[in-house]
Amino acid sequence: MLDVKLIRENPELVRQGLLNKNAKDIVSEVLAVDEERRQLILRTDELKSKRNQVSAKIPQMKKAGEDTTLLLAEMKLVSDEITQLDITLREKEEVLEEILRYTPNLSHSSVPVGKTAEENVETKQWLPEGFSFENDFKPLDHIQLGKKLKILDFERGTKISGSGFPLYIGKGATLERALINFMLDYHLQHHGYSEVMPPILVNRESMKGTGQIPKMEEDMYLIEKDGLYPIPTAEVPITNIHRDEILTEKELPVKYVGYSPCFRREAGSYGKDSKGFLRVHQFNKVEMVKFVKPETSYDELELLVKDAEDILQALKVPYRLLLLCTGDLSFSAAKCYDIETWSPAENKWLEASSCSNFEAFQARRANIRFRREETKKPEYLHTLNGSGLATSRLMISILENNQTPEGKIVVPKVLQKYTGFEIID
RNA sequence: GGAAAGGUGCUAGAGUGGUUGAAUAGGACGGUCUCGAAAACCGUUGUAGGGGCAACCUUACCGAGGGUUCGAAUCCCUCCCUUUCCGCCA
Repeated sequence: MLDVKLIRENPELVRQGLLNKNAKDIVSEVLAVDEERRQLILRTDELKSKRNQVSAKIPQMKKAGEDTTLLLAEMKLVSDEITQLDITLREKEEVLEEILRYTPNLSHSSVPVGKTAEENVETKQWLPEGFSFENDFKPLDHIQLGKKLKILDFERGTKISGSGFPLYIGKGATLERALINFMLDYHLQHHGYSEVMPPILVNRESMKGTGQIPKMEEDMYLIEKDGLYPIPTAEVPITNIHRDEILTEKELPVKYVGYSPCFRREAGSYGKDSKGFLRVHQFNKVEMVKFVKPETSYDELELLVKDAEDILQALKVPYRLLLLCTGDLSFSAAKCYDIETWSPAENKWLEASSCSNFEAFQARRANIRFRREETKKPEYLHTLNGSGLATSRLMISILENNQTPEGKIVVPKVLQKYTGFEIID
């Protein structure tokens, strides 16, 4: 959520920022409603103040034996007026809230201006030793490999639940679990995160806090009977750990890493890039979330990206880094890097991680603050999160990049102690 | 699922219609004392909105939302949550 004060004080800045993000210009509307709102507050506060004064006087008058009938009648009218004005005021506030909830975050000045994904900027490419984009043999894709080696069974997954619910079998299941454990351990041992295992069903407030609702509501599963949402990412429960809290300056940065399954309806995205693991309703992800002081958040973003990269380098998976342009940034993000891993069979890059700085956008929504020792005043902190990483897309790259001409899979060295086997055949 | 109790400030815990933003205790912070510390004593210790250059003024908030009233933490209604006991169960 954007700060109304920012809009009030820097309308042109906000206007340009929204334009860069391909978003609707709501500045004039917000300013108008905000002005009305403040006028109403002025008015009601004055009346309430009067009411409070008179109400304090009444018991004294009664004690002195004075007649209060007239005064009571008069105050009744004042109270009625307050009730009416309060209703109008609340309507204005709801309008304002509604506009702001649907308005995306502004991007950081270091983000390239652009309309679509075409204008994202590749900032880095990392290829393992001996890697080549040219193949000596025609690589099988992950679906063919999964079927041949009996490690992935998309048909039966469909039978059990529907399309987009992958079933891992045998060494495939073990490999998946190994990958999750490896990533968690790596972040814990090398990057200083604390592990969390969050609830997978969350309430509406939590979904609002991180910005999935109301804008992305259609893409979320909902268990209506209990009003609970299966999480689309562990970002939701983990960020909401500190909802409505004031942290101390000393404890920042707070860094969490957690594994969870993720559920996405992917409404309306059928057809394109939807086979196998490319687009699924349920997948596994290790997520990193940070709560940091505002002045450090962009340094923390670079570190966050590095944390994700370390995993890929350890696994020897070829990847590249994209700095998203303003138009391709997600709703809540101020700056974001995507990490894409290479799929030799698809012959293209696949997004496996997204690392974002939300600045105070989520913190304002979820009311997460910290108290500076110097000023003693509560202040919104900055939140960041990044996948570290999502397993399904990563699994595509691992399977395809480690296949032998015979169609076997060599398990990456760092995973072998987790799997207990070195080869899948 | 059945029954009961309860939700108040950083915490514990009073308060059942009128200077109560809220007693008291603990914690934290500052001070006195001390070579230093402890103890003791004194003081400070909410958040948000609005107005003002500022000192400051003002409004709201005692789980959430409604209602009664000139006036609600206190009375009434609805909802949510927590705890305990019973049942069921991984």
